[in-house]
Amino acid sequence: MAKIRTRFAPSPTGALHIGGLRTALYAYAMAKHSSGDFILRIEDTDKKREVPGSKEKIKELLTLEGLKWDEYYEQSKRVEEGIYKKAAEKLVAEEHAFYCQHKGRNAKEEGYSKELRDSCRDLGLKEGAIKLKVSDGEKISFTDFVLGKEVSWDTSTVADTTLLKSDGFPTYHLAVVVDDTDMNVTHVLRGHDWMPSTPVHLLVYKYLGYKVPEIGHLTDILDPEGGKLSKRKGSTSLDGLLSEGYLPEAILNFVMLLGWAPKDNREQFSLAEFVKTFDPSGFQKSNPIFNKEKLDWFSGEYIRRTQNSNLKSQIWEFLGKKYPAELIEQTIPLVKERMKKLSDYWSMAGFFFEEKRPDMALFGSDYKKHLTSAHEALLRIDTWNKASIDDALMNEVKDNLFNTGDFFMDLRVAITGGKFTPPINDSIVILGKEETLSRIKKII
RNA sequence: GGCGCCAUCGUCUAGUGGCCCAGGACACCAGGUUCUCAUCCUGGUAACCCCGGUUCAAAUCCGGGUGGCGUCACCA
Repeated sequence: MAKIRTRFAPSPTGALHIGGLRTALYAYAMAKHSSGDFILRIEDTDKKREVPGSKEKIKELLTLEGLKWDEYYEQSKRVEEGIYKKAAEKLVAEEHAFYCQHKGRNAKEEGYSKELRDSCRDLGLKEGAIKLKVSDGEKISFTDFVLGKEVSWDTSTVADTTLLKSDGFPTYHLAVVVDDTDMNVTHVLRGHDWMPSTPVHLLVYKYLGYKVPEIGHLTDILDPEGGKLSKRKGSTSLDGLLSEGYLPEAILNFVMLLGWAPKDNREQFSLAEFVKTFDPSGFQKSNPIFNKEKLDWFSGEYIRRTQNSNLKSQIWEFLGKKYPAELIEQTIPLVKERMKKLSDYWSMAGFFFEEKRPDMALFGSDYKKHLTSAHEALLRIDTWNKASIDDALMNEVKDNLFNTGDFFMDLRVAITGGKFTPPINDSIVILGKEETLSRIKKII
């Protein structure tokens, strides 16, 4: 099988979103499945929109997710080499492009027309921006490897598009073609929002005499409320998801299935397994909706299968490194199967670190009897372990004819401050005799 | 509005003319395990957008509707 070369080409204009992560993942998987190379190319030709630090953030997050790139480029550095300008001028010389000095208008504005956009085509200007001179009445097409079908346009519907800005920087349309050709990219994988500009690229390839790579357009991930997933609606940036406490591997696994599915419908994949299984025929054609409940499930699954010591480190870091790692590790077995996110740890096990004052309304009517009895029984215990605590407490329930559930619930609330908690006796073992008795006493 | 893409349970999807009165997963509901919650186990509700056509046979092929999404900058 021929080696596939792919690239992920984000612009450093903000946070990396799950859509971007997905594009990177698929591109990575395609390349690696064929033992080929994955390229990271930062498209920073619009200096006005560049957000400081986002370049580094992108690299950090891709690394966190295990998407290692084999080559790295920054487009702005290539501008200095003059390659884009040269290509654009070549097109002008061959009459496939022309200089233009007026700016296009937004199609939503009144009076917009393609003709207006193209109107400086025959002015014979010698400077300004360079626009593509699109021929009329020609059919231009390509076969999309995601859709698995040919897509075509009549060039009469394609506008003369700017290729080189007057500041000498290329627009995306020129830069992708030149870069993908230079970098020997064999498969271009990008968002579906790029589909409408594909005929422009096709024409540039043709006029420049370059070989057109395989091109595929991924589905757009939709917001549950409708429309393309946006930054505003919920936190869908990778960074945001991470700070909510989702595990990186869970996010990656979740994203794998947002637009791709294997024949056997298997759902759980490590990155290595995904690369091995990956097959472009599994690409989905219709837009998926970002469904957080499924992410929650994936995250819970990953937490349950993470080694305790590893989970301990992640929780410790998530909580700001301020709580004793040893106590975290000790309590993990009690909460592990209850957690979906790292943030759940604190809400379920926080009482081990800080005493929580219970809402008195949570107690049953016999709570004083229950707690007094429990206090006495626990006080008598010399060897503080699970077996002796179980015995002591159960005997207390039997001797006093307490309702088992009510008894333990009152104890639970007194110790933890809540009704939904890890097993109470196990918790007491870890909490220790002194702290346990002290908490019960305060309520009585 | 022009151009383009898409259309199976609420959601992610399997399905490439008969094996499908449509299978799996999440979510949801019911039951079991359990001192709570959760985990785990069992069972259940729930879908082929509409209308025509082709065919002995269509979720699958074709046409037309309708709907959703994207895009139309010297932004990517």
